[in-house]
Amino acid sequence: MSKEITSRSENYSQWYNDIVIKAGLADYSAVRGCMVIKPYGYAIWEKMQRQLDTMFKETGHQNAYFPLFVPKSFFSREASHVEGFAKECAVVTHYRLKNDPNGQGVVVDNDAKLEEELIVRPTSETIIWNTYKGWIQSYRDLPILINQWANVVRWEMRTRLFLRTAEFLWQEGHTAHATKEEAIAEAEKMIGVYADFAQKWMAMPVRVGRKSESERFAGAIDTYSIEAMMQDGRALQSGTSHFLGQNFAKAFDVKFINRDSELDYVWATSWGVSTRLMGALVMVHSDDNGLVLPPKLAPTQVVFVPIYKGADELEQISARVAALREELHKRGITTHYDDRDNYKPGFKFNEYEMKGYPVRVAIGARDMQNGTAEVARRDTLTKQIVPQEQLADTVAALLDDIQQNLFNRALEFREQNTTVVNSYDEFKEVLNTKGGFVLAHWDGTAETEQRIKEETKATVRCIPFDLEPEEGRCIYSGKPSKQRAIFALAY
RNA sequence: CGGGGUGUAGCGCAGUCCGGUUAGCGCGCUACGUUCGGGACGUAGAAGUCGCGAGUUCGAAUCUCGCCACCCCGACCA
Repeated sequence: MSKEITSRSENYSQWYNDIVIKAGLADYSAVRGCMVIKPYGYAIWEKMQRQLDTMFKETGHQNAYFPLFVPKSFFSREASHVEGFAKECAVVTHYRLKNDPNGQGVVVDNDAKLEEELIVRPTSETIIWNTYKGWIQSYRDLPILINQWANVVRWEMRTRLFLRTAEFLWQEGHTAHATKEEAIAEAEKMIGVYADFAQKWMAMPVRVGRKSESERFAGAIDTYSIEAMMQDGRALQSGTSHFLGQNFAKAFDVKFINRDSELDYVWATSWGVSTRLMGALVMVHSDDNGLVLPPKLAPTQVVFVPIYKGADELEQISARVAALREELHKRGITTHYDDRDNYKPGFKFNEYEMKGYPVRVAIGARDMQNGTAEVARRDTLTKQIVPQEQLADTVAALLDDIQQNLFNRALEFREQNTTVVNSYDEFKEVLNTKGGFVLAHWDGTAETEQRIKEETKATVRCIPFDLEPEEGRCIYSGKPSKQRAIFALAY
């Protein structure tokens, strides 16, 4: 199998697929639209999971688990919710197979038809709110701050590895509150947690903001999102947090006695990030040599490659490497020693570049004589010769530097590809030539957004929180506008 | 769901138009040897219901019909 990958500029989608498959993150499976996450890809997901879980616990949340199946009747209680998901649901109708009486194989046993069909959850609001009904009677039972790690199924027409698969892994937070203010604060807090995670751990800059009405979650009053820019200038919605108001409480009749002894409906939020973040990680940092991982999420941060002639040399180098690795482990740095004898160093160099290991250390006979090592960094593909006694210090500093550099690089790219425009002509011009995020005044109506989408394919990604209010006129309708929105082509 | 394309060894492909020895090539794999500072080389070897089913024919990877699967571009999509 060739390790060659398509170049980014030639075909961005192909480049992305090549990296995901050839770096060993995931592959297509026998099931249409579903993927197999391979051990290396899963190891990265586990690191993400662990950190996110820690952040959820730090903000007072607990984990729980709810069923995969949702009775059809539950699902139809909230009108806009069902409208949003109905077209992409997998439905269980039978519970038994039998041998085909006419030949080989099995067929569905028609005698085993379910009284009520079960929907494979596309998200868990309905089953969870049906459960919360039994848990909540008084304001003293609130808030409920729960997170679930789970898989969900959305029968998408067209899928892409990690970015949109029929089944995907995610976490979904579902909280219940006594007041509107508290629920809004929770939704805002959690989008902040996601932004922190994206920027500090994934080294991926994000814009945080509010979704437009038409991009809002089905059943939400307000949706907040983090939006990242991929290297082709397209936007990727990387995490969402929803203020659900009392919609689900009303649909599932979840009432409580408040402090004033009045009966009221509970206020809700939900928030989630998925394995789509893996796709974001690939698309934001990688290059034509393969995957580039931020040190904080790399399953292995440093790989050692020996360069030797004969068993004697290898033995000496191995002993030296063992000592050096020990020093790195004491600092919490993860390492791997690749002493496979059937591959030459050059092959290994390319392989670890493809897999995105942040730092590579090569040690050969020359280094053994000089007491040095060759240290290469993945982000810039540069090399330096370092005295072995300084290796641990150098590598520790280098890992921090790579983490920071990846963030800076992605931020600079985003800034360079963010354009402020003041007319529709300018808007179209920018989208057609340079792409990226376009900041433009918009009258806030769904009609205008729809027209712009039909004419340019660009959508409102979010109305960013950190943008100062500014009087202006909608680039499309000319109506007054108080703030700019981010428009972009999106995944 | 519309348009286009592809199914031949683990992976990537040629052969199909115009039917004809034992179905090839590259990578990978196995064994041995030589190599090893940026994708090594030699020798020997293993590995295929040519997507599935029917038909035409002395003879089908190749022609005909039907089916299935996947990929790409759209439409759709927290």
